[in-house]
Amino acid sequence: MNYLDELNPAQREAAMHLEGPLLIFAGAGSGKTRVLTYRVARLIETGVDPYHIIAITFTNKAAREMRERISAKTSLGEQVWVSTFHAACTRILRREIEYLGYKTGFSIYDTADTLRLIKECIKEQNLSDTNYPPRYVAQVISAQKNELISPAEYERMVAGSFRESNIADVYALYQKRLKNSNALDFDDIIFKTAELFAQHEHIREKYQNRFRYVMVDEYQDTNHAQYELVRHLSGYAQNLCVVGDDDQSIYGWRGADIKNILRFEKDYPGAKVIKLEQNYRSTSTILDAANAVIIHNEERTAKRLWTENARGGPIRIYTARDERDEGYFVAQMIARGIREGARYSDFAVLYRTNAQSRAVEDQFVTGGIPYRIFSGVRFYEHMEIKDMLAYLKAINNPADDISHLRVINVPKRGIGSASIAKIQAFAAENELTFSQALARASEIHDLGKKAAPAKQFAEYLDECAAFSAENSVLALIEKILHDTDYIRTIQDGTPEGAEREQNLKELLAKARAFENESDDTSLGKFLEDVALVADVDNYDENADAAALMTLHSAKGLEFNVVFMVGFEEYIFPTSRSIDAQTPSEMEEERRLCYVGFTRARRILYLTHAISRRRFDHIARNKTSRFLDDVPATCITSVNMYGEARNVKASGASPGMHGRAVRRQADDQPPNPHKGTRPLDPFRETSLREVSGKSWSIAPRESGHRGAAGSASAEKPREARSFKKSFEGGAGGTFSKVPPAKKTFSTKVAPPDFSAGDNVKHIKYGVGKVLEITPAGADYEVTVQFPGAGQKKFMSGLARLVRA
DNA sequence: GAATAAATTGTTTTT
DNA sequence: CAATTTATTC
Repeated sequence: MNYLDELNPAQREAAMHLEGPLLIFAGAGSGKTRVLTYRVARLIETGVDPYHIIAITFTNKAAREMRERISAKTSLGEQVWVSTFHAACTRILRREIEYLGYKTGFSIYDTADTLRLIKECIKEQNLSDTNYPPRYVAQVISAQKNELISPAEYERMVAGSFRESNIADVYALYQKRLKNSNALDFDDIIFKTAELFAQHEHIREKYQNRFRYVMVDEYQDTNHAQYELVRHLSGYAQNLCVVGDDDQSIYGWRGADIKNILRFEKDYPGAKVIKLEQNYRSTSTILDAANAVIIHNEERTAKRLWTENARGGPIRIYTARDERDEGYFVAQMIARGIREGARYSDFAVLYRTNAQSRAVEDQFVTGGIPYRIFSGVRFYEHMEIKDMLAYLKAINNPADDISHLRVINVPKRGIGSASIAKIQAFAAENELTFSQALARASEIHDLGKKAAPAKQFAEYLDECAAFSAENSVLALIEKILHDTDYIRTIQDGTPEGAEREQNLKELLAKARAFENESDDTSLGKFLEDVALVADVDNYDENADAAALMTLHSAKGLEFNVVFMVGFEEYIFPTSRSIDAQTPSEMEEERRLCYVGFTRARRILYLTHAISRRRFDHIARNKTSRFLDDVPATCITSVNMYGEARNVKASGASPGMHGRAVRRQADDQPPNPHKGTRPLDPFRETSLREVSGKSWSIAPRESGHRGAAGSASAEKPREARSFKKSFEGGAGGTFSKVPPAKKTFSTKVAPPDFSAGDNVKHIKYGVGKVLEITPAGADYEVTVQFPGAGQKKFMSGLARLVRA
């Protein structure tokens, strides 16, 4: 119980409030996860069986984080259900879905499967996909499901409107096809669980009794379906604890409704409301900037985050020539931090869209900076992986038409679109699934010669199903790869082909890990894991690497140094939000900016490019409007070396920058390097901040030490990653030469090795130096690695050491 | 009819 | 610029 000393009064009050509804308004960095973790520990300590506790999050990353922290706090913590909405609902549905007329082995359709099925339905309704773009229709249907509106209800709602009625027809057909395929889409997972609870009282009571203590993280992101679900779950005991921050609501486009959190007190009379407004994470400068941005939003509850933390250095603005220069700048800043003793995991690069990661990645690869990319091109969305998974899904669920369709001609079996259409027509006529139609292919007239391979395919899947009953998932995948000679079909001699093969190997590794780690090793469970986790797990948890991710993915995380790249109009805020007629979209962008700023503990960089390649032309964007909201006293422009612009290296120049430096000096201990290196004070400051032994931010007055905490305890474990990217991918991109002729003010020291020497690289191991050529102020080093071939590095960035 | 080559089109964000 | 849709060849 002494651990309660580590909480501030508000935090403690929240952690000790165990019975009855509880709403925690938790500002960014206010120790929210800490409170939840302690609260669970407290519940268990007072005798609550962990079996009765459920904690629901939105992302897998958040779930993993919380699970680890709960387990670390209390030994019984592992018995607590900590999972995403989707994972929790899937688990419930596996047991109970037969009450809704589905079978327990249902498939989960991802976005691509969903789109494909919707396309078919549009066609089947004789609608043109130009008048009814599948993506749009998908979005409309998704929106209805998020509002718990069934096809029949939607039909009624839009009666009279020609266009919407047609969409309603598609919705109805789509839902029918899903059910016939025994499949659920992502939205159904929530929708059907809510429906289950609404329609079946005894099921609802069963789970209400099971989950007597319900906690929901990021409550501001719940949509209506999730809201209803939570109401059902917590309906009896009312031991519901929700945590959220309306300023961090960034999923409006997915149906999230801020009103859910704002009306909590009405929904749950007698609810205790606690506000956590003290931030323990960021410097006050960063917090001031974040507050200055978010204050422009109309739709928010009045509050202001405050901190006792030191002021810290100014926010650094870098104006890049283009996106390559931008990436290079980031790489260079990280490399410098590393040389001063920081770890790669201290750094994160955040961007608005996944596409932006590329330019940064390229520069990281050339610079030899290890990185992990979170939810970029997702592993399970690769063509070859989806193909294999479609085989598995077809085997696991014979009714799954979409998966059958995907692989019937992969590899080529001579069954083209015409033959497929005939089989589908036959299936429709006789009310068969696609797979049943295949088995009776010989009855389909004018299928002719194609009947044989069709039937063969059906028989092959049966064989696999029989095999699967006796063997592991791993063995099954190996069998399919072998039988179909799939790997040969994807090997086209290009680097992409090699990459695909590598991805398949990784899938095998994933299956192997699944067998070792999961207690239920069935094919169905494997597919479920895969469907609900977008990224492949990182096998090297301890690898030290910089993080690359979208602003959305970054929510809930924190880093010592954050780079927000692409801080430009039409990128962030996105062009869509600028064009939108309603202000609410722009408000959401603003909240996203607030989320981004508040990820940073010590140093925040905002970078933008003068010109940037977008589609096929070059765009010149103004700096983001959000930059205008940040007080001038909080920011400073830096040049490509990270030095404050227009400030002499002595730091003695007057004006805003000079003041900032002196202020800085008051807050920070003396610089050990002082006098030994003629560096710019900002840079010196930043280096020391980044390289200090303890990352804790010293409070100006004695505060709550625990919560300010040592960062090693607070630091989020990078839950998932994309190993392939970390490995850097094959060939090609490595030979890229960094942006031409940068002249360093202080020239990089020549490498302490020469051609012929062996050097060690952080990723590729030991290799032989072939050539060293001066490149601007740096040196380009060509190294031959036994494993990875020939690579080029910039000496100043890549940490090559003599071996 | 199927496989391949050419043309076109579109980019938020996640489960 | 990549991924999907449409035109052309086999």
